[in-house]
Amino acid sequence: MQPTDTKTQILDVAQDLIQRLGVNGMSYQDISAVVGIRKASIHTHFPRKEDLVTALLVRYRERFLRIVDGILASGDEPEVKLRRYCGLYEATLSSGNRNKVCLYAMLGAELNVLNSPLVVQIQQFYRDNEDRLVHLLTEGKQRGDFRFPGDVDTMATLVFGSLEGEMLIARAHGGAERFHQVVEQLLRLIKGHL
Amino acid sequence: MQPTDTKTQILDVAQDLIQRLGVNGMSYQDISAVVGIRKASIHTHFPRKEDLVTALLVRYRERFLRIVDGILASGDEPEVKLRRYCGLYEATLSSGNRNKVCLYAMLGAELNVLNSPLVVQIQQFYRDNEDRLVHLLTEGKQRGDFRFPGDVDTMATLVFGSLEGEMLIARAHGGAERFHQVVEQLLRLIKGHL
DNA sequence: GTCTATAGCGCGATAGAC
DNA sequence: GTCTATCGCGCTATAGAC
Repeated sequence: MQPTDTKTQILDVAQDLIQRLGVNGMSYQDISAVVGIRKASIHTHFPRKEDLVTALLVRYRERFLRIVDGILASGDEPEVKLRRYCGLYEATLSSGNRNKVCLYAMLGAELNVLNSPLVVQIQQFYRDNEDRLVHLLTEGKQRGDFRFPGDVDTMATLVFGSLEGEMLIARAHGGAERFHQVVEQLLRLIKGHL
Repeated sequence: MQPTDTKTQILDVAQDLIQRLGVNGMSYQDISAVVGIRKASIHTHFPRKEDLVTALLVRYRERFLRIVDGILASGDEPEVKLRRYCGLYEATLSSGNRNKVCLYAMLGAELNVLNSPLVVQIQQFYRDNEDRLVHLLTEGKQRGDFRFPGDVDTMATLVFGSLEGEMLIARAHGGAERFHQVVEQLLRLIKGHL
């Protein structure tokens, strides 16, 4: 494991801070204290704060969708794929007992204090995920594994919003265990068995 | 309609600001600009910002649960009661095209930057709502109106988290119409009909 | 690329006159 | 109860030395 360059360290620390405290709760001072450089030096890598956040969103999106597409391309059964997809969210919430949520869930909550280029990135991430869920739910329904009422698009919307939104609520009340129960309940509803 | 006193005006404006921008996005300066007094004067009514937020949470909780308990005590069928409950969330999201979410959803997202007395109030609100949902879902299940898999407690958790969480996501992508679709989908899942 | 130093701003909060 | 004035703080961001 080779040493990480400063720019990557800044991104890593900033992401952790935003996932816990939000964009407005993250400051260059906070980052510098962890990385071990002066806050002015951060401006060398990311002149404005929005540059840093934009870079974070791009990196997060690419990593996340790469994993999701790997799940979709696997030979697993639809239920297993869906379980693995939900597992990505569970892993974030459980990571390090530090009350982290999905980067895009936190920014969604702060939507009205963000500049519009960031808003567009957020909307794109939501759309990309719902598209993947539509694909996954359609496959499961065609195979007969999934048996839920209503149309696939609406169900995908519900699943994605519930996963992202539940993270924010579970953090305050119930934590990772509550979130896991909700995921299992979602799966039961999707499978449509009493 | 008699004129509203200053203290109530401050509460009203502060609540609107928090529901749109969050606690850290709301400032005494913002409030004073709308109410029409100087920001120093607000400290007469609420010495510290936390005093203002605490008063807001108490007022919101009492109003909200009073309405919910009215719904539960009505003679409506369980499905109608649930529809009316979800309608409270829809009404907030649709109010004034100003992208408002439930006060407690916003504070849940900001959990890690709030003092612990506020955190306790948030947890209590979540618990109170989930208790009411357990009661409502149990009634519907016993009457045979509701036919969902899994236990009632878990389903109540899912419904509450989905409603609160979806608000935050729907604001960025899909808006009030998306939220309405999700509510209808939730109702289909609870009724358990294909 | 990192440092020190500082500018400029908005914030929560307080003092004291009216 | 509201006002003017001000303090002290943390923040984003920039200038210039090394």
